[in-house]
Amino acid sequence: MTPPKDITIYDIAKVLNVSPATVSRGLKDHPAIRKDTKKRILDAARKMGYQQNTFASNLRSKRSNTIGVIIPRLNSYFMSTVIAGMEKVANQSGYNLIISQSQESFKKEIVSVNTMYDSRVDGLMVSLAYDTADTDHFEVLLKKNIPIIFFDRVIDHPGCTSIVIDNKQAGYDATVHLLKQGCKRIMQVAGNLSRNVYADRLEGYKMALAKFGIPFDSTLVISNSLLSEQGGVDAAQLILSMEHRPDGIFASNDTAAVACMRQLKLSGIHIPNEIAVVGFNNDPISKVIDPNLTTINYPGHEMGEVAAATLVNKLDQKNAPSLNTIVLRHELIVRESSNRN
Amino acid sequence: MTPPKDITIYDIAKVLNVSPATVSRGLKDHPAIRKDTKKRILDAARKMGYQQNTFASNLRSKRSNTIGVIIPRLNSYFMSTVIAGMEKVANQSGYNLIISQSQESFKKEIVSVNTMYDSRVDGLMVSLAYDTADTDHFEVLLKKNIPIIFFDRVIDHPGCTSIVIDNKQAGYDATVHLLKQGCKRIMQVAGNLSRNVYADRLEGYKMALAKFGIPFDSTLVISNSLLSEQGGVDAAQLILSMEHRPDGIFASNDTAAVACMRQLKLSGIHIPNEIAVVGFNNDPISKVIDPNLTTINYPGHEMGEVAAATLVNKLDQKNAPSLNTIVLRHELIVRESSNRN
DNA sequence: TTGTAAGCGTTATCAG
DNA sequence: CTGATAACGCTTACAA
Repeated sequence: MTPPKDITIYDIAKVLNVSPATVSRGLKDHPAIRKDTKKRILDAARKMGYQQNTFASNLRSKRSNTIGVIIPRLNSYFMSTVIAGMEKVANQSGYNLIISQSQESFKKEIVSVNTMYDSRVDGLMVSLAYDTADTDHFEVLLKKNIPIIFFDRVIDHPGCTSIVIDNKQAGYDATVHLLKQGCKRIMQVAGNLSRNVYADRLEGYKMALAKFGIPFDSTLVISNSLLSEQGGVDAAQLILSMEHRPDGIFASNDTAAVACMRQLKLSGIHIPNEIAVVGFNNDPISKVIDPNLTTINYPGHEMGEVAAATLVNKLDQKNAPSLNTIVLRHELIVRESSNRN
Repeated sequence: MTPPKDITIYDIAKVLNVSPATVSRGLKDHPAIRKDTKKRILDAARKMGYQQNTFASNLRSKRSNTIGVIIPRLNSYFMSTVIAGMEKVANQSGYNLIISQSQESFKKEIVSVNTMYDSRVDGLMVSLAYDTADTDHFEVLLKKNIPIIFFDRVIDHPGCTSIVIDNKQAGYDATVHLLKQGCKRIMQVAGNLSRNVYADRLEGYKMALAKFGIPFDSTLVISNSLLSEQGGVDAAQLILSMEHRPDGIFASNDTAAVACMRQLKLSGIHIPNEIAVVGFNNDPISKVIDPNLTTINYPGHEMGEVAAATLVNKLDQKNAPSLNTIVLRHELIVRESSNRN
């Protein structure tokens, strides 16, 4: 049994005794079309079960109405809220999203970019993989004037807008908070320092120490951690093995902070009295761990909305002014893991 | 500045002095083509920076090499592992995934299905929204012989394969475990009972009670909970307000179980001694909450792989036998939240 | 093994 | 405001 043939604008044209061109216009919001013929066309289309053929349309118009999204991983609360925000804005504006995960790998990111290119996305939104080393793979798109927006893990590139929070300030806020709780030796569990987010958070940490006149001690920084559960456990084990243990931890994400806390608790360390802990992201687990984790609220949904809105704007009005960087507001949320009062 | 024109197979053909048809064949793995001409074509294509135009290709061949995925929400560990599994298999087989969230809404699910239809997906994988009431919206696809696979939250439909775990057995296992720990009054926090997963888990719960000769008490079932954090909190509040409190809880997901535990702990209830708790899904938070949550392991990654493999198989060999249901293995993971030994 | 030529369904241009 | 016509870039009978 073969499926019945698709209805095309020719079929509608024949029925209504107009030309296919008119049908095409009626289906869109073409300015030069009489209201009643448009209505007739729309009615007939509905009645006949017409579905537009996007391939033909895209082929002809050279637009896909599709926006690509490349992210390291989907499995964090932060990322899923970002995606939800993007979907909302994109769909409202008539764009579809296609999502690809780089799995934190530079190589896979390159593949993803090429897939997006092949799919002829109208624009791209990217948060970089853990070990992305350069931006050459984006050039194919940029050469064709396909706009790219970076968000969260960004890289400075002329002509591309970045959406971020002030990670330096956030790192500063987190560290100052710990210092004000009386911490003198604060460990910083950082990620790959070639990623802006982790480098900046560390930078903010250093600024806070300087402000409080505490000398920076590089043995208190764990860099290039994957900030995974394992990363948190490793950090805890390192701490437990230290002669002179830290009295505070600022971890660059909640996953690592929580895993670290669990491990420390298992060894009988009291949080926050012996070691106070601050995480980053305001992931739901931060409210599950006992004691609840102090963290930095990261506005994921808003970041998704802003990124998509910025891109759609660029797409719809080519003359839109190209901002370099948009900074969203973050917020320190103090909970029991660091509160010694 | 206008971007340079795209390279087409005509350009390559001209350069190599062959016909466009030959180029087209060379680019694919057409059987009737000389090895060396194929190599020449491939080389030229690479050198000239050729990118195939998928729109034209899809328009002509009436295939999109795209698989649609519709899920309630992206923001759970379970769903992100499912998606990862699907992506892996799909990409290996040369398919792209386009993902859409119904946000647990029947209405949005209908919109998503239509979007997928418009995008001319070759096949669809669906986990139903919370309040999906019928399957009429899928008929457009089925009428065109576009295969649909249901997973997790499924519905019986002739011709469609479902991928599930044995939720009845899992509910039975969870409840029996609680009973063996000495629980006599077990509360069941269930979801919408028109969704197979929740109805079946409740059914298993009832079977276990029957097996142990304990009469079913409908006041101990909270149905139509959203199984969200709020749902867990609500359940806890209900319990606290009860004269004759339950001594065990079987919640149909970990989110609700964890939120419920937190609330109960705040009121000084000891877990597991006063109330033992079992969740469902083996979400990472189950290992963060104190005491660690007993739960049912749900093989998300595998479910994604199997769903995609089944669909790809159907797509690639139209004659593939159509299985009705594939059942994956689950597992009870006993942790401290229910362990009274 | 390769070439020819006819579409796939739409939209843009130009003319009326 | 509408119609005729020519692409868009590719695949695929069919012919050579």
